[in-house]
Amino acid sequence: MDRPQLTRTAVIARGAEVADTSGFDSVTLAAIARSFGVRTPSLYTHVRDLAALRDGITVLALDELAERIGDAIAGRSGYDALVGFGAAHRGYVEEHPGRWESLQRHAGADAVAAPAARRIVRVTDAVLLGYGISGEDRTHATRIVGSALNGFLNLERIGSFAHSTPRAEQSWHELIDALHFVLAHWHDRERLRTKERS
Amino acid sequence: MDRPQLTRTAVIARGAEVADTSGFDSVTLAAIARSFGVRTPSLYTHVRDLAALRDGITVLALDELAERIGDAIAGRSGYDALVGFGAAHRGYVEEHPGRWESLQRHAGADAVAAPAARRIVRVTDAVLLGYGISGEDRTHATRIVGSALNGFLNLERIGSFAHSTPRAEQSWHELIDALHFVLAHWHDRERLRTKERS
DNA sequence: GGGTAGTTCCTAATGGTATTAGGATCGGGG
DNA sequence: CCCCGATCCTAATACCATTAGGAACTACCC
Repeated sequence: MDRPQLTRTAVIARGAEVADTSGFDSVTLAAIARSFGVRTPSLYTHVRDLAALRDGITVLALDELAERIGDAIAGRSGYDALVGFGAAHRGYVEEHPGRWESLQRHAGADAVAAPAARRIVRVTDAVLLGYGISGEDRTHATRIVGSALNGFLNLERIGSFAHSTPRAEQSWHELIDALHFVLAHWHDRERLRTKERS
Repeated sequence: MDRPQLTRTAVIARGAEVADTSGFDSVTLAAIARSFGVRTPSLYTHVRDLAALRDGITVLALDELAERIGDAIAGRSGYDALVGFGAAHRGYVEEHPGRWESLQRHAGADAVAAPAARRIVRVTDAVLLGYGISGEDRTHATRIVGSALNGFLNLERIGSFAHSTPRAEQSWHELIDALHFVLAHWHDRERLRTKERS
């Protein structure tokens, strides 16, 4: 009788595949057990409970995303880095929608404290340093860029852009350009705004 | 024997309360039935199934949100309208987090086709008209503004800003200002960008 | 006024989910 | 060679959604 080779890592990886295929809500211990040809309770040897499994997928996603972003902005700065940063996100959502979904929720303490979470903040900071933004402004800018990309990708994912023209693709480029515009003029924004009002 | 006064509307309203209190995932037919002092199957008289109940909450949320936005931008334009538009969203998330959550997902066809969905698009358009943006650009601008606000509010909701300073509140103002900057310079953005490069 | 039809709630039953308890089986180390 | 721990199993409990079919109440019609 050959015992299936289960592992915490394998279980979480399978969960991530299920998420990408059928949505994060379909990540269920029963489904994963079935896919391994194993009974549900057997999974409890490798994973504390369903919440831990889901948090594991979140940490996996954070890791993979951080690596992609790192690769995408390596050796680039300014606009090029921003484009790479965005493309890394968008590519990840397209290839791994379920894992991305796992990031759009309150995660458990383990996931929040994961090194990968800090890593993503760090690479984002690196992009903004290229624009000469530092101090508290960098936090604001990080949040603005993160919000815009995250929001666009989620709206696109849930189909908000599906029923109108032009294609979301074009709006994505406009979004990146708009972000570049904001970042590039971060420090003279006040001056321009004043000029506008006069 | 006094029968509880159940109604489709009442069931959905109760569902919305449950969502706001315990999260959208806690919206369950069993929980709603309990809160009415009624057995679960009794709800099927008023609601087709769980999915229909959830879609009902989504439509309710769309309606309430559209009304708030309408009130917030009435008689305003430009920056003031943008501030009101944002405040309407942010206030709604704060007061009704579960209903907001109901908007962050693939909704059923009924919900997508709801008049309220079009109404929100319309009021957003009204804000952008104040900036003199029209045609395809207005679609792009709508998506950019929607993405940024939506993304910020979701990241704030899932706690992404909770573990760093400064307070999210400040970043929110920066975000609104950045959006105003983008919208106000929508048409001379190309010129400014060129100047920047020279 | 009494029967009747429709509405609304009920109980009963099925099947899917997570989770715990405790038993069997296989491997490696004394 | 035997024991022990790891890994998987079966059995059981407790939720959940959903369907089938019965009872009671309301309103209406004759």
